[in-house]
Amino acid sequence: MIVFKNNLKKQIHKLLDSEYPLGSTKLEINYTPQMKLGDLALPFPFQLAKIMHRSPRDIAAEIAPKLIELEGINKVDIAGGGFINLYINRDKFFQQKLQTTVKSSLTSEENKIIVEHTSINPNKAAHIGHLRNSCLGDTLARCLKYKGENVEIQNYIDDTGVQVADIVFGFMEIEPKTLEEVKNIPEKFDFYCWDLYTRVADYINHHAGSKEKKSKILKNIEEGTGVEAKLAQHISQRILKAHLKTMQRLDISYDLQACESSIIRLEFWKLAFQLLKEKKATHFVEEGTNKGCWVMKLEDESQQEKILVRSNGIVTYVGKDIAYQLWKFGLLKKDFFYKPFVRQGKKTIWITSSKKTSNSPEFGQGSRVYNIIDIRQSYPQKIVIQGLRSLKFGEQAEKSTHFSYEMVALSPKSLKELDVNVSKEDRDKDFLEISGRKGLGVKADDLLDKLNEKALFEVEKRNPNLSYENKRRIAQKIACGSIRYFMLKFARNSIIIFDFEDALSFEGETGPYLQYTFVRINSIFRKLEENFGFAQTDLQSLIKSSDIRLEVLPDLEYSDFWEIILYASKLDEEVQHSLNSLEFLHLAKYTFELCQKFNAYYHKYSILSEKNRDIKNIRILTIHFVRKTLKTALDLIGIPQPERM
RNA sequence: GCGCCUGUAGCUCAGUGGAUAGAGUGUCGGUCUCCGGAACCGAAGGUCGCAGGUUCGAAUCCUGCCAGGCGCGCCA
Repeated sequence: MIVFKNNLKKQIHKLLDSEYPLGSTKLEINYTPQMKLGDLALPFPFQLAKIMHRSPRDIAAEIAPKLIELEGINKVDIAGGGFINLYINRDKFFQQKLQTTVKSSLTSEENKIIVEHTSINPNKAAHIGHLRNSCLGDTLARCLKYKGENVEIQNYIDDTGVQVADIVFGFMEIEPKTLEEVKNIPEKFDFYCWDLYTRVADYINHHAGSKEKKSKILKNIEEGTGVEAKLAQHISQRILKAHLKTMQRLDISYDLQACESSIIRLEFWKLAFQLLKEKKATHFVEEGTNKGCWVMKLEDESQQEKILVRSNGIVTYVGKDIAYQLWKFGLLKKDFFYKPFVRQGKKTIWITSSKKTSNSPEFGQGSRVYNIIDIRQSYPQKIVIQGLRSLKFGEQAEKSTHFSYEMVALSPKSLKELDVNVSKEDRDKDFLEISGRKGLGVKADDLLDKLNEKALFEVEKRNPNLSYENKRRIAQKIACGSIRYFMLKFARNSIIIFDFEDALSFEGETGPYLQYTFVRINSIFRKLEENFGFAQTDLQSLIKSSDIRLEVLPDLEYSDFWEIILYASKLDEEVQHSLNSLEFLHLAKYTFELCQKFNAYYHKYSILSEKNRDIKNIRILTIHFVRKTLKTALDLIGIPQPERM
């Protein structure tokens, strides 16, 4: 549709530019609110009215007849206060849509795009809040790839931070366990740590000297020394592997795991710091509350100072993040080393290393960067981007996007089902923030297990004859689709108040509804082959034949046919729209609505039992086009397509 | 205190300055001698938080107010 509209715009300019000041309008092409008003609407007479001091309706009436020459347009109308509405030549449009094989009409703009998502602290199991991040990030990456971009997906691992120190503390002081004993803990290790982590904060508060012990642990982890560093390394890598497995269940993968420990060992900060000093983006504070610190002035009106290096010489989180962001753009004159971390089928996921390695692919050097990080980190993210600007990397600052989203919280009802202790003041709230520290949260694997179980039950009910293996595989796909749609259907700024009943539903606006629709379409093609011997080759020759005469369709069916074809043609626009606004609910809801339209069509028009050959062929081509579009859309939002369900 | 965000149907949420504000869910009533009922059709349900303003046109933009949430650390 993008190509079609662009072509129209060009033609309109050609026809009207000599007589009307179209250049000063946006020349938008919208859709009409109702099909009986035509297909496309031009609102530009309203804008011209202002310039030309005439009524919009008059202008529309004057221009409309001139537009009948537009190629691909059958009829031009004026409507409302001054809209010019266009009617598309349906036969030509349909024919053309069937025969275009180009994957997408979008064009790439960047050399390389780096998408950072997931980035879970490696000290406990992943929870549903993390899933929102991963689902959004993965969908962004899929859409960018569809657009034709070269995309690199990174997962940032803070394997030297306080959260890991907490869990190391737990193993050393609370349990206590040696490294060997920790290694011998059976699966699920990330669940084990989840429970241990909830005990740490409480323990520290009630045992004198704990804080000192913890800071010693943190210091050793950061410096890579002692048993603490060995424990931290083992724990974080093992939990990271668990996270990757969890994400694999959702068909989410990565190219690179970027570790903070590598950033520290390779002294990325030193280079970044040098750069900051050279460009006078940071200065040393001689007195006041921040005495002894290196700070960066904020550009906003607050004129506050953000500390980059503490008075004890230790760099802050924001400082490290600036260094990492510089590396992503290839602006740091230093690179990581890389080694293979895990294999997923044919794919290798790499991890950064501070020790020299050989034969590794290249990473980084992005021309554009998206950081998928929740909205509570807006402030530090703003500072990171400002850091780039202060270093005179304005272009890179422009191309650094903090892709933010609101949190996933728990409803009081879902808390009850989790059977966790909640403090008195928390109990009265409308929703409760997930807290790994408090153990308040739904673990991603637990939710996936629940969905799998439910899906398996439903599949069994409908397909008792399938093999158990097969049923399990289908259930897994349904669970995946269910979560992915759920995480996408809310706007980024909307807090998701997690409720088991909503999340476990397979009816209405859910992933399984979309999957079911797709399965239905495939089932028709399967039966066409079984009952009529109508094979793939027959479909191909039908597509190529120019013998499609839409006039055989009765009026009502003709308009139902057109509605679904026109809607299915909007996919690329929806992808573009989602990418522009970074709101993938547009694409999700579009896919859902396409399914709704198909299901309505399905109930109204039978294909297998249709006796009229011409009508039957048009219906086959219609659902073929819907299937093709739906498959692309489902792939983009990461919803797998089971063969049956 | 300062900054950002949110307020739309009973509930959960969409809505790109454009035409009669839409979905899902819940409630009520229907649809099958079946291309799969995880479906479809219909009904009821709205002061778009409140008050001004800009505009040919405002749920959408601006101002003020009310209510709620989140940020604002020599934590990450």
